[in-house]
Amino acid sequence: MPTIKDVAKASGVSVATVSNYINGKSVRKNNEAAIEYAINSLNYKVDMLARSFRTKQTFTIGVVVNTFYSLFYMEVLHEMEKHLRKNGYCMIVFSSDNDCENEKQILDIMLNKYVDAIIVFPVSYEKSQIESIVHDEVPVVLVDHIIKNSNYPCVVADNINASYSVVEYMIKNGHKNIAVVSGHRDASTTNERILGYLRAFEDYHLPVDDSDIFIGDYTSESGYDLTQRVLASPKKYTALFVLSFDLFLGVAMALKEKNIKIPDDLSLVSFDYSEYIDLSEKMVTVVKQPNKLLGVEAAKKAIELIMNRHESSSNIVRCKCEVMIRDSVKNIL
Amino acid sequence: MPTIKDVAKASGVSVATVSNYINGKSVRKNNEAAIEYAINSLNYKVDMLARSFRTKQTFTIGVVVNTFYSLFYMEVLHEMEKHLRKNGYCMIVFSSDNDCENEKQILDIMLNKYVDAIIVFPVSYEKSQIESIVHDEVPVVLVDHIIKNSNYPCVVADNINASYSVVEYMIKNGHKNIAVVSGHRDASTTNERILGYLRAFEDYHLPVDDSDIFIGDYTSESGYDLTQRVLASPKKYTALFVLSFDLFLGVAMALKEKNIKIPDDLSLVSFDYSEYIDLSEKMVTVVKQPNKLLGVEAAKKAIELIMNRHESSSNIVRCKCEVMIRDSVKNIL
DNA sequence: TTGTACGCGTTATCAT
DNA sequence: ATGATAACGCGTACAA
Repeated sequence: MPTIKDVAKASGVSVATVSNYINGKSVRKNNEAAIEYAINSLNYKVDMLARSFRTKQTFTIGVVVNTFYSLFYMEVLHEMEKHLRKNGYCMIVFSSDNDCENEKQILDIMLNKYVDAIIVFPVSYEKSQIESIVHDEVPVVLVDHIIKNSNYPCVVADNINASYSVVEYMIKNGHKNIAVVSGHRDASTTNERILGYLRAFEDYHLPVDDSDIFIGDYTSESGYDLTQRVLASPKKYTALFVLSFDLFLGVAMALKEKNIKIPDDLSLVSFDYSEYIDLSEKMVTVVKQPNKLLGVEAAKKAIELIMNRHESSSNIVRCKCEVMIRDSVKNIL
Repeated sequence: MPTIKDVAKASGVSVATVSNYINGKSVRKNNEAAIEYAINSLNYKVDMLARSFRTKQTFTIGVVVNTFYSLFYMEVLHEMEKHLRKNGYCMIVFSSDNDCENEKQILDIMLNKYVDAIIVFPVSYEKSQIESIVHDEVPVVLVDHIIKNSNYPCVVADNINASYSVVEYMIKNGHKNIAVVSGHRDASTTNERILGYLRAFEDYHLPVDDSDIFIGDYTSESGYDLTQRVLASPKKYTALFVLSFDLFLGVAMALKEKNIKIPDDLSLVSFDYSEYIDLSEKMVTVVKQPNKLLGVEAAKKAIELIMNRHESSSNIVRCKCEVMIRDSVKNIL
């Protein structure tokens, strides 16, 4: 592999000049041509490792997801990678498996690898362990979850409004007893979705009860179990509001087992549209998260922070969800 | 950040000794203790960038998938990442978006980044562009598709046998007219699945017709279109053999639209089990690919090649599929 | 525009 | 056998 020295020798200038040329600084016209020629004929390429060693810039962005095993990350990562590569960055990806210890370890690895920025789908919702590890060595962008008291910029879906409007839609169709099938509430995303639900009830002067919110975790097993509990409840619910697609899977299984028909026996609304949900017998009314946008915006934010370190404005980018009204809510007025 | 020099100074030995200690070479006992102490009290960490610069080893493995937007890669990547990290490697991931030009560009980037190995889900099936770019600079592992005349080791599902046995199952249930809903045939995976189908028909002395194989691409739209064509065909098929989950999605839509009941009106078997397929009304008989195993085996192979460069045995690892017999094939005997 | 110190861990060479 | 010293890798940045 030819080095910058070879290029300098071949083109009769110093390495500094070649370096300047490569990095877009002004160089004497005839030198420019000579260097260009030398680079081409030697087929010289900048050794990224050497450059990184010197500059501590790797053009690599570290990403921590909670799991790969989810449609959500699939879409987000797809767009993120595309956007990053278009801008000359690579993506180095880890899965925390929803484990704080893993997250910690991964952050350490990434710092040690000198990633230029870190994009995290945080596991740790409450007090951020992220800050205590990363300090200010590297810009951090949070995605999907907001961490309390954190100063990092954050890209999230507009959960409150989406939740509000889809619940409002149910209310307008006469539903007053809506059970929420939810994951753990300490996640900001969950909380916001529940908040939207509560606000809609408030605004329509309907009573809400904490026991209407069935809390599990974001797995299909949990969705299955919670549905059993909803159905066994003394209160008769006319509708279910499911807060994620994984939960929905379990809900669908449970309903199928009990031969409960949507929307005749029970109305149903879920979060997380994907093509897969259309396998259900009825087209389910569903909130489509802006997954692709989340990916792109997080990537943009990361690059922006790399370019412009001082602008550490802890701003929140909210991406709008789309409510897809379909056939799973019965008008019971 | 403390450097190896600081550690050497603090422990009263030379940098070479510290380096030896770090890299597991034998060091005098008392020096060992002193170095260990210095490392801990200074909180010294090896600068990976400096080490990589010198050794050209990055402990990073480059992965090229065709897309993130698929359940298949989701599972594969999940396991791959876990296994790699457990072994001290990072995963840098790109999506070729099924585009040869992208693949080429990505390979270039990875070489330039000095990845220690490359794991590719190849786009280019026929003549490999991979060899002409990578040469022998870095070990390469192919996953999911075999490239003709390629010397790279390869990790694939045992498509032929899986296909054979599930088709055999259909035949034993009396089906002689089975339409195949397939993606592009130039992919080795597709070809093998079709081969299994053909062999089963041969072994049972049943006639096969090329026109029974409906070729599209691996998208739900294609599945939808192909199903229309199958149904419009003059030949009356009693069963459908769908070669991927994405195709299946489209197939399911088309059948739902036409109100065709599984398995009473038509029997159905698909490739690619995932929990999501259970949203279908009937439990579909399906081939479960060993996705997780593919991920792990590819990771293992890559690490093995890194450790042991000369062993360039172009071997093929075949991972067994599981046939999940469920309720979507009617016995018509 | 250029000479050169620099970053930092590794390794070859030489010394003990 | 261990350890010390210095060269090395390669692009960058600063002073000249």
